[in-house]
Amino acid sequence: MKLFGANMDHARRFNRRVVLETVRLQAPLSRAEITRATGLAPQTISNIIAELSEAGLVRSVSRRSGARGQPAVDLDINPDGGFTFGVSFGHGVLLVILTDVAGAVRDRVELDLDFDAPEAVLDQIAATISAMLERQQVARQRVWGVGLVVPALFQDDRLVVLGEVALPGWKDFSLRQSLQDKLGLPVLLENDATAAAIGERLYGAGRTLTDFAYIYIGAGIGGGLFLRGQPYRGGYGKSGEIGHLVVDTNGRPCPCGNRGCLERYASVSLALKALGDGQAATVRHGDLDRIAKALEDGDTRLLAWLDEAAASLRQAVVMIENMLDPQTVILGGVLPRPVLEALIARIEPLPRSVSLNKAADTPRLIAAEMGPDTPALGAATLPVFDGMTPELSLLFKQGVVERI
Amino acid sequence: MKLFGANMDHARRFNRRVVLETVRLQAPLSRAEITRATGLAPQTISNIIAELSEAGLVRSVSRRSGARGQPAVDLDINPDGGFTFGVSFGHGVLLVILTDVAGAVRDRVELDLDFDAPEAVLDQIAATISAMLERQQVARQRVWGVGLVVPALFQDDRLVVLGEVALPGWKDFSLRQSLQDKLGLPVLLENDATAAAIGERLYGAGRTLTDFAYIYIGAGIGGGLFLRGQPYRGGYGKSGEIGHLVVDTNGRPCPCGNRGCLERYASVSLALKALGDGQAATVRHGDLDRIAKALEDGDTRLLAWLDEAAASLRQAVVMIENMLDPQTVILGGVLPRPVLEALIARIEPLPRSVSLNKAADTPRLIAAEMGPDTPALGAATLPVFDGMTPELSLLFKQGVVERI
DNA sequence: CTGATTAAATCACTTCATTGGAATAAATCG
DNA sequence: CGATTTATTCCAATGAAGTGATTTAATCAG
Repeated sequence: MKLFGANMDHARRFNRRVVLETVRLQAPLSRAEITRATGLAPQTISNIIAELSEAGLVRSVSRRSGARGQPAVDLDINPDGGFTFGVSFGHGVLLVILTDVAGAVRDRVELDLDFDAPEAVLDQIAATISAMLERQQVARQRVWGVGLVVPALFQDDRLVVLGEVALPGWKDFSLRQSLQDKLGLPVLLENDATAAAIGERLYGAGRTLTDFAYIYIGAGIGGGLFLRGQPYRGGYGKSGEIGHLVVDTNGRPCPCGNRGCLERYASVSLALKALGDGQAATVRHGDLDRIAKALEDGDTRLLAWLDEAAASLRQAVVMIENMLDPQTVILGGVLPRPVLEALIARIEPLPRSVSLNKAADTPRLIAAEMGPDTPALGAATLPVFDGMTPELSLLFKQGVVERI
Repeated sequence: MKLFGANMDHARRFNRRVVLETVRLQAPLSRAEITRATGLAPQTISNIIAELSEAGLVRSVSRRSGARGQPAVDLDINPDGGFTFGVSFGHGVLLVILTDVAGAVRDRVELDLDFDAPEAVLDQIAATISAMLERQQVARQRVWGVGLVVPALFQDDRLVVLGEVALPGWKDFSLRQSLQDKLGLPVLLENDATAAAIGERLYGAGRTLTDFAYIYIGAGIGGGLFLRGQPYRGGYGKSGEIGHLVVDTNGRPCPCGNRGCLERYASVSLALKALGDGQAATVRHGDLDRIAKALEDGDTRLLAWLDEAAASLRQAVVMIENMLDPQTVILGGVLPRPVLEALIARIEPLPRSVSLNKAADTPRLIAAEMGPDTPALGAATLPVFDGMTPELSLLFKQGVVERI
């Protein structure tokens, strides 16, 4: 356990991030308001804003009027200040999106994915990224980085297989480093649930939250934790394996060796199986539309799955609450919005937990906002998070995206 | 959500704490070694050590020899640099201990506790503390603060009652503020489990760990989480209610409304009930000795309880692992050491979880080291933790114990 | 219309913790 | 016994935030 000291440069970068994050979350706002929000001196804010404007990260949008005194100049994030790519594998497609630092999607490319050798897939990604930069007239040096999301867990860039849902054949390939070398851009790798949680934190339902749990419903079930404003990855980088929380002590056997794991009841794979799809371990193109259709049609097989999934998720939510007392639990993943909402409706009302006494203005369970492109969108937020979030400990790390 | 900027003073205090914590954990060590450990410049360390020595927090212990070059001067924490009191209510006694900042117990007073009006108890505490200061010849200004541990949850200094195990009649009394006013010393209030976790982190099994869960077995069951080197209290300050994790979906009904909560299987109250004590909601003086005796005697009623408790704790450990992937889980509380060890022996072997793949050198489950005085010892560490731990966010808070 | 008032933003300068480089101290090595 | 190595300190430099006065530009009051 090594503790690093802070020097002026650390403080400097930390403050740049504090200001940037304050602008991001509260824009439009003036220098004077930033002063009050951060506790820094007006002169300091003036200097920092000058720098950030110079770097193209912040822009003046308007002069306020109607009040006494010199009119405040409102600032916000300059969307053209930086760009990131998000890449997701999964349910049969390779999705690459280009977003700006304000969170807007600038371009989107969907490719069929047949699981070739890793190298071939990486070449495909690299070619796609180059084409998108060309088409959108974005200079490569304005790209902060590339986020890569794979529905699995990692340890030191390598896949860790725990359950049955995993990409076959990729186990001992260092995806992140290879892609980074090929692209000449920083590449950040994350599992689907954590990336989705970061996405919701930056632009979605978690914008103003510091402590929440994200339940990710994909082919399997994953969990992403946000604690004290930071993603929590655990002592060994594998936190959030909520798919193996036991929701029924005498329930279905799970490959993990226990019985009644959450993942045996609530997942897209199981929804598909319920709809009569035999080979449901991986979710493929069109499957999600079929689920949405089934809900519309009132397909009783889907409704039965919904009830079962809701009952087990209800248990999981209460466990998460009792263990972590989060501000809220966000339910998201790849499910179409109507299906997600139907699921939440069936989960409620939640039984008693430690969260009962909390302020009534925050619901205990809410739906994620990012929609069906969640994995790629979450991926695209990774470099933004890395480059913007003010956390002193981040600044001690090597390899952080450095833009300020 | 307000983000504070950092200034030189924050950095300064942060670095003082980084150095102090480095010395605490790695003593004896030299200035040059601190330089290498913290990444700060040699001159900086020299300055900081001069200050800390001046303040009496660090002392020189010896000159090293045998190696080339100017011999290094070894430093360590000066035990006389500060003192703290730990106060615990519970199992029938009021326990007050005086410790130094190195963690040694300097004095210990045990009083019978009958639950009078809160004011009367506070007067009793204040008188005891004064007497102990007198007897040990410790000046009041060298006392960093008083830690207070109550077996319950709080919100804004007030008790929150969730289960059935709680102190009767004290619900709307601001314990912390009242005692602080009476003593003229900083008073820190914490629940038993979190305080015990902090104690283990500073001086016990968690000394070198940054991420662990502490399972506290007292009258009820509590959990204390240590994440990223900081106690984690959740979004609303009530994390760690692991007593209400469901370990048996069709199990015994719990006052919380669910079935099969951990607290219905593993707690000292239940051990006593198993031993034929009818009124076991609160644990009283001598009860713990009876449990130890029963284990020695091989009392089958106790052994049955142990088996049952172990089975349910096993479930809980796996849930914690899958959710948080901690470095380890520490099992502790008020149980006598042999009973605790018998319990751990029965919990193992643990079933599969995400923790299986971790480095083999850290066991998944270990016993706490603090022993039967755990609550008071944990309480006494609260001011030390508050005054020593380097976490930038702590420095923005008001009311932090300020010694450097 | 005009001067007083208010608030935002900036200019010129100060403060101070860390840092860098040279110097010094005290041991071992050959 | 001089060369080498390593720890520590002296002294001045750096550069971050902060301070106080000043400028700018609006509204308000009469």
